[in-house]
Amino acid sequence: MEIATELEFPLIPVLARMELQGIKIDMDRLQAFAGELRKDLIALQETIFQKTGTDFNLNSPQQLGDVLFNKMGLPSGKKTKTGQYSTSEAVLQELANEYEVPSLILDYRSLAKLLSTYVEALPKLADPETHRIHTSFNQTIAATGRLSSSNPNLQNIPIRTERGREIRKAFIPEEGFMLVSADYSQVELRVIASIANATQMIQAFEDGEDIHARTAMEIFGLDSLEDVTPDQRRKAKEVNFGIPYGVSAYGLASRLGIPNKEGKQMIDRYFERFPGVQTYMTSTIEEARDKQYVTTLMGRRRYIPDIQSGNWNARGFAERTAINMPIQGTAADIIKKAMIEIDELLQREGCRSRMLLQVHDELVFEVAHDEVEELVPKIRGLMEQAFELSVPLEVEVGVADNWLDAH
DNA sequence: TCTCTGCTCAC
DNA sequence: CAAGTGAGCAGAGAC
Repeated sequence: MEIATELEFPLIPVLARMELQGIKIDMDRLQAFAGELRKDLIALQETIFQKTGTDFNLNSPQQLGDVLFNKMGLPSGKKTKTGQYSTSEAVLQELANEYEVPSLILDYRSLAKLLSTYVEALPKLADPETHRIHTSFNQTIAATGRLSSSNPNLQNIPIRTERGREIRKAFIPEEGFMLVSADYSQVELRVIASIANATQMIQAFEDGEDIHARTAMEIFGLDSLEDVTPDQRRKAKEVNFGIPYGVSAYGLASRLGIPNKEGKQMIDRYFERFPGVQTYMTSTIEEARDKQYVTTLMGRRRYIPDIQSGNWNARGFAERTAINMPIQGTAADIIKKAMIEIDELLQREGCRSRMLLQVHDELVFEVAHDEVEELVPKIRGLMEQAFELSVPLEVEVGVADNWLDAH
């Protein structure tokens, strides 16, 4: 009830304003990019048809599986649950070193995804007068307390690949405004450190250390942060991301491409160095078994009846859900509280600037030129002070004339 | 037209 | 067995 009256209900008008405001896209830029992508896709398709010696629908996993594994006789791996050959990214990646076609398919897929899901779809949804796109922020979908976004989903705009970033560049401010992006740095890890009372991790955050390097130092038994190699840091980062999801030795090893034994060693060492995290995991599962629900630090509740299931698989899934929800959900509670307070500031001060998007740990604003200087520190302050953990919350802010460069 | 499946984008 | 939360696309098949 407190989450409802103090957080969710006050958030409703905030989300309504964000949806009504919308965000402007550069339609010309997207149209030009669409032309490039179409040209490259046709060329890739031609090459693939030539190398496979057959024309087929490249977008059909079924037809693709037939061509790769029956006609060409490539070594097949996983099957899907309907008994077809899997052509998933993982499967194709496995073949990509030895064979040319799977690698070309991967290139084709990534471009086709960008074109169909974003470059062609977004302009269709823009207001023809204002060129602004209006998403729906769904408040009652995600079981952890996160928002979701639909029609279009503006929470999954590409950023990881070079050409994906082209799409972010097409999100722009209105004349006279800048886009401001403010994102919480490592918020979920800070929540874990705080909930689990992980002393070394708390110290690292207080000292402003590189948290993945610190984790590497701990799990690989090094004496100093300077001794951490890039490869050790990469592995430690994967552990830090996997822990809040209840990753197994097998899961970690397969993601890192290392032996299971090595994955197990890393996880064992992690729990040795951060015993609070292990205690958190076991006590959270125990509590969930007892009450059939788990909670965030602000009291949001998620019921997990499967935690008592006799089915090994269902119970395991429920346990990982139980571990994850308080972490993901506390982060969601924190940003929601910040949104309410920032909206209140913008309304109270009669600002022309406005909040446009929320992407789980990030808020995007359209800020009038003459309000940037005053608002940026206030936004940062409200986000960092939204909730007190036993570690500081840190927010990174960027200002630019498109979303990519603001990030 | 509707639903399911496989795949891939984000945090 | 095996990493949590979502959304949308194209293909495929039922109706």
